[in-house]
Amino acid sequence: MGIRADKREALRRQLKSAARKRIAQHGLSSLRARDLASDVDRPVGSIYTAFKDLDDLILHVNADTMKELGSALSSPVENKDSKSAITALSIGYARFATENQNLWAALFEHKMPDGGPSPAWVLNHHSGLLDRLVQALRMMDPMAEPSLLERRAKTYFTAVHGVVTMSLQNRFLGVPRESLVEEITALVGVILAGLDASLVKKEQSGNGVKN
Amino acid sequence: MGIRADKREALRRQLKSAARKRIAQHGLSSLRARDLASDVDRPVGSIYTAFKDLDDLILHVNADTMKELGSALSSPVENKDSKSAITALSIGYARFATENQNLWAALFEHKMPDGGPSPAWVLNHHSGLLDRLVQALRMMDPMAEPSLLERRAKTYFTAVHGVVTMSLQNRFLGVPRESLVEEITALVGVILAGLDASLVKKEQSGNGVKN
DNA sequence: GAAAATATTGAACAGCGTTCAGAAATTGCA
DNA sequence: TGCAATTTCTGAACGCTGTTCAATATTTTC
Repeated sequence: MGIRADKREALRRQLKSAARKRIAQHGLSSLRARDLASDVDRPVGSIYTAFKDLDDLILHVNADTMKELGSALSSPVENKDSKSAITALSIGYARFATENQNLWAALFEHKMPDGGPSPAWVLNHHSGLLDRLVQALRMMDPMAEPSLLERRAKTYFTAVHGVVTMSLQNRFLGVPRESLVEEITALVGVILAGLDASLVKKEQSGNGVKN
Repeated sequence: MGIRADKREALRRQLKSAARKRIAQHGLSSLRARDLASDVDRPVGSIYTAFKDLDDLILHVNADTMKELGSALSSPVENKDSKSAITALSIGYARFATENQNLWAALFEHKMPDGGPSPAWVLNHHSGLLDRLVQALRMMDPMAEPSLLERRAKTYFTAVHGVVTMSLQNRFLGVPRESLVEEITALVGVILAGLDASLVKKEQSGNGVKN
């Protein structure tokens, strides 16, 4: 049918790929419309025939990054007890962030236009990060309120996220890059030990379930 | 002596105050040089007689915010056992961030020119946040390596920081604003319980010290 | 008080994302 | 196929940034 629609689709792919490369190499903040245009050898205006604006293009790049994060985290979760799953998820997150620094940082640097679906929502939708965390936490404490479990999953995830972010971005407040995985392991270990301790307490007065 | 030096100092104070007000009300990202100039009823160029550039001005606003954070955290630390001190420090941090959202966010949104002393370094210097955390952790485990203690302090601080940041900035991944203090309390509680558990283990094989 | 030294000023500049009148290409119809 | 109608593409121009610097105004010096 539309030979123009095909060209539009090709342009979208080219632009996304060029934007991804530039973000990966030099960071989101130094992405320029004119640079992208010259990357794909087209005039500036052509960007706006393929995407609403640069924000829209970045949103698409970010969606891809989120899917890749989902893949990077998908293998280790199955066939493990809850605690190993949570640890593997956390370390996997730290590793992905370290190995894809700029692309990963773009997920959070990017301010959304507003109204539209939050990239964070898409993050969970595509990576299933929070869902998997909730699932593992539920296995540790099956009687817990679902809404509380979801809230706690967010708390633990954002805690790990904070350590990762500051380690990669803040030389002084964050832990040194080379000990990031060690520190994440320690943090998650302490949290899981603490959870265990309070679950044992609960078990003593009432009935709880193990693992 | 210099009546010009006095005027320069007055202008610096006016600009800092205007910038602070604008950041507090509308966020760092909507701070404009021309707006500031008209706030203090002077031409745009005058900003550059008082400060090197806008970054420099923002650095000064941020330094004040850090000192205020330091004050907000100074009272609760003394006269408490280590665990209460750590909890109070964390909740105090979350409260300060909540009550001064935009000014606090500016501390981390602002990218520094480079070379100069990191705002994060200044943060610790003026607020003593990490130092106090290290101190409390050392009381819990006096035999621990100082360098490990400092690293763990960074880990726990950035964990709390992450929960706070995401709660205030990310509607979907962060915990709801109204349960932030509750979640910080829970997180710190679980971490402290986990630390206790591992310290008890250490005590069993070797000699440790209590509190 | 006038000349020399210094500071202030705001129009102008460079760089940004985005737009839109005119040019080019595609489509529709005889 | 030929030509008009329609659609799409293009890049100079727009509006908004932070920052500069020749011209102007002020202060200092003797």
